[in-house]
Amino acid sequence: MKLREDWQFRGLIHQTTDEGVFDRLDAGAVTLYVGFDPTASSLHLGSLIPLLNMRRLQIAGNCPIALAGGGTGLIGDPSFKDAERPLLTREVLEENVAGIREQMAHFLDFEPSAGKAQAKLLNNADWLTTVGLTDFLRDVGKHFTVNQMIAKESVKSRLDRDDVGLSFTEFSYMLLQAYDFLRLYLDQGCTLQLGGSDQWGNITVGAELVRKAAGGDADALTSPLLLRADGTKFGKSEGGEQVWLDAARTSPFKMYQFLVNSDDVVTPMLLRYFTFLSHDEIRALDESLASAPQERRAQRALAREVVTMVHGEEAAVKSERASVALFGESIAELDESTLLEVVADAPSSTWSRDALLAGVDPVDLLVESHLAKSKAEARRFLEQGGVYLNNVRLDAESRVGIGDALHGRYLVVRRGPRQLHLVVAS
RNA sequence: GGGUCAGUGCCCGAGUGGCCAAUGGGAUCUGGCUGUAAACCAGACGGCUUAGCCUACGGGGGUUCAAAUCCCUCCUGGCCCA
Repeated sequence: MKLREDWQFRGLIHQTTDEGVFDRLDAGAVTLYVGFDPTASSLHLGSLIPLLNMRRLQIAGNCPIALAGGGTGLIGDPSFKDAERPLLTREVLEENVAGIREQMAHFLDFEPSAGKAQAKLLNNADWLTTVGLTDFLRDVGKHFTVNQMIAKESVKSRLDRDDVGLSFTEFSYMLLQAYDFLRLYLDQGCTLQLGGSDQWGNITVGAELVRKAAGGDADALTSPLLLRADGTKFGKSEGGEQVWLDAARTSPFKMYQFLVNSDDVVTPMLLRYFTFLSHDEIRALDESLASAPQERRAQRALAREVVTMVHGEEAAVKSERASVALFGESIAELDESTLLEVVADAPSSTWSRDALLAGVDPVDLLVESHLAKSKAEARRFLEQGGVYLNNVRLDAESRVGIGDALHGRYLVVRRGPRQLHLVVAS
């Protein structure tokens, strides 16, 4: 299938400088790049989109370059942000880049296999930290007028505000990104940059620089930004936490839960962005979403696909099984090994048998297990009926004792619909 | 460097000496209804040894019986001038 057709079906195209890029991508051997923000040592669910896009293109025979913004990360992109963001130190950035490198290897083929569509990971700190200021101003700066730079939507929105300013550092950001494109064009033969729609302005500045400074031809291709149904940013789970790709930060089960809970309205889009399911499969899931939404087949397929890609099939199967058990009937009837599998990803703590024998105040239980930040909050949850012991609602007056333990030693404490904690008696 | 305006709880934003743990909105959280959805409805939303007390309105100091509110100073930011 033609790439253009596939990308259109998936809604991955927002803007492009030249419709012809798809013909070239189909032919293969195009070198393209995507920038990544090394603001953390792990990628998150949102950054999976450009990563998967690169993978799609690599499969078609093109060479993707993931460019870690180790140098631009020292500056900070002002695009559509409300305020200047904190600068990261060089050491932290390097650590982050190393972490990201590892995760990307799951999706992109970095191995040199007979010159065939090898992916690369580069770091723009390599050239941005060494380029001289006067050289930079002469070779890059002279190609742009401040007039056109302040006309960019990303900058204008900041200039129009009367409570914050825009530092020169941030203002310069687009030139640095443009310089990246030029360097990659000259050194790697890179002729295409992908990004989210918020990057359009920055990317076109780069393409322009390639044309002016090197007489080359370079293009931009942007994808729509992924938003939730209410228009806010996608990718935050319970309590506003990021959903990370790193299993140590976000367990596979949590990721599965996050995806299986997707709103009906965005699920079709998520299936297109985040999976490699065929068009027919996706259409069938769209259909089930309309005719039998209560079965939530689309959400389950989405969760299974993504968790499998990120953490492997075993993790996906376990998460699925745990979900069924946890949100199904009484967990008191589960045998010990199934129970442990269900709560495998939940944080746990160990309590002495003696303490449980004496009976524990639910308030203390909640605070100790970090399900409540303070005693006041714990009391509130109890008053509001939001606390469950072994899936049974717990009230403030009751005492939790060893008699409540499943299989003589496990207490499954839940706050709200899905914040879990396992207490083990020792 | 000078002038000027501003800095309030997660965010926006009222409050201009006591009635202020601080109006309102948003976000969030819990419950209800559901499909582990959306929408909607209800409640909560600094902490504690909870009829009371403690900590908070950029930092520090002061005036006062009493300050988010007045004074001094420092820090941060916007705008204007040099």
